[in-house]
This record gives sequence, C-alpha cells and structure tokens, in this order.
Amino acid sequence: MEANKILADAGLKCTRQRINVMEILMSVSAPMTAENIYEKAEGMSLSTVYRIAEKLYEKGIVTKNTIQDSDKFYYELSDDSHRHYAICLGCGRMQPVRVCPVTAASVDGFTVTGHKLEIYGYCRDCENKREQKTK
Amino acid sequence: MEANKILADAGLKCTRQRINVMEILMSVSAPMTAENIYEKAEGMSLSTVYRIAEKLYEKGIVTKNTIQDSDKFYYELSDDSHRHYAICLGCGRMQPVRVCPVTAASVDGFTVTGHKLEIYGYCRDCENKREQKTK
DNA sequence: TTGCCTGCAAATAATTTGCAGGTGA
DNA sequence: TCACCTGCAAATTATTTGCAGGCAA
Repeated sequence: MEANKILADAGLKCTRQRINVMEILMSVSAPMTAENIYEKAEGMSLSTVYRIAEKLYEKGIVTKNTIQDSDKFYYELSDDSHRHYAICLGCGRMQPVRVCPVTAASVDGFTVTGHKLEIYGYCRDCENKREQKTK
Repeated sequence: MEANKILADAGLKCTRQRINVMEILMSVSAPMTAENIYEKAEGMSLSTVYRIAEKLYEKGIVTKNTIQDSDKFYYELSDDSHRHYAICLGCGRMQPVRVCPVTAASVDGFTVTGHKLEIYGYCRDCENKREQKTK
C-alpha cells in the first residue's frame, strides 16, 4: 500500500514530511530510532520526526519499542507479519525471527491482546570472535 | 541469602546504602525504578541509587529492563526463578507469569543465551471496566 | 591508610512542548 | 479558509558524571 493511502485511511493529512517518514520506514523495514529517521530524511526537524512517529504509533501504523539496555525508542512499520527479534549481545544487531514460539499464551485472569519477545545471544560473527578469545 | 553476603561475594563493599537498596529489592521482589527505590530508602541521594543499581546490574545481582512504552529502567533481583510478566494496558500493573512458553528457542546461526517475554493485555479489573464501557 | 563510595550540583541525552507562521483539503 | 502541521528554541525527564570529602576493609 502507498504512503498516501495509509495516511489518508488513518485520517492524517498527507504532508511532505509524513510521506517522507513513511517511505523511509517502508524502504528499511527494520526498527529505527527517531534519530535514524532524521538522518535519512531531508529538510525535516527532529521534533517533527518525533511528532510524526508518535502520531503513527497512536494510529497503530508503527510499533514503538525499546530494546535491551538502550534508552531510545525504536519505531517500525507494523505490517501484517508478526515479528520478533534475535538481538546480538556482541554487536547489537537485530535479526528478525520468523517463527513465533508463543502461539497461544494464556494467563489466568488476564485478557491477552499481544506480546513481545526478544531473544538474546550472539550472531555468528560475534560467536566466532568469542571462541577465538577462549582459545 | 543475606544482603551482606551477596555484596561480599560480588566483591562489593557493604555500605549502609547498598544494604538498604538490597533489602528494599528483596522485600518487594518486583521491578522497581531508581525513583521507586529512592522513595523507599532513607537518607540516600538519587544518584547513589542509580550508581548502586548499575553496579548490581554489572554483577548480575539484578536485572535491568524497560517495559512497554515506559522511558524508565526497571531493576529487579535476579533470583533463580525465570520470570516473565503480563502487563496490563489499562492500569500498567505487572503480574508475574509462572509458566514460560519459550522453553527452547533456537535461531539459525545464532547462539541463544536468553530471552525476554512480555505479555500485554488487560487485568480482570480493567477488563471489567472495558466491558462496562461497551454496554 | 587507602581506594572505593557517596552527596551535591552540574552535565548529558532523549524526548516533549509553546508559539508563531505555513499548508493541505 | 481554517484546522491541522511544522520549525525553532526552550523545557522536561531520566540518567550520568566531576569533584571533594567520607568510610569500609
């Protein structure tokens, strides 16, 4: 779907800045901080990025998450695919995990609407480095 | 185990402030922000709470997490029990979930060392309120 | 004694907000 | 036109840090 249509459907005005943010998120399809988006965008103030990201989050167009020890928020297009990440403790890179091990979580006296799962560990590169150190 | 011993084992000096923080965490056994700890503590500056929490985290004595949209860190005694939370989107309360639905997560080309799971939804109270609104 | 701790105040860093002017529908 | 957007700068909030004095081992 195109950026314009998504914005319009959500009842948001199609401004140059909003379309720009949407296109950046669509092209990258990975979690980005406001700062990240700002760097990729042209002629847009950082506070506008924050305001747009927040608005998109309110409308459910993007997700807003924190990751590991990071003190920043990460925004990501919430497309249809249910997605979790494997986060490398060595380099911090995040790789999406296809399978969701939590298919039907249920908790007593609690209406479950969603969940978030992060898997920590080491990617192949960092694991190799770790093994070399041990030797 | 007593606070003194845990600190000593980690090679940390047993100061009044550290013991105080440890005892607060042991008595509550729930995720707390630095601010939360500060309020319960007596005669201790907020920056000391931050420094102690960080040190305990480095030593693996506490866990450090962010939750949902919150822009604060939550510290919690990392006792033996593997714990996840169900977080209420209505009131923000967190209730521990006994069972871990992720028993053996495995990801291709990734060495998994741990994971974090948060379940979102509504607690009984908030669910009732929501139902009343619908009527 | 001595190096690790703490308090205080000032510094950072991420995010939010007030206000005046701009622009899409 | 007019309500909603944006840019800029200043405000807020959580957290960190420099420095001088204090205390556990």
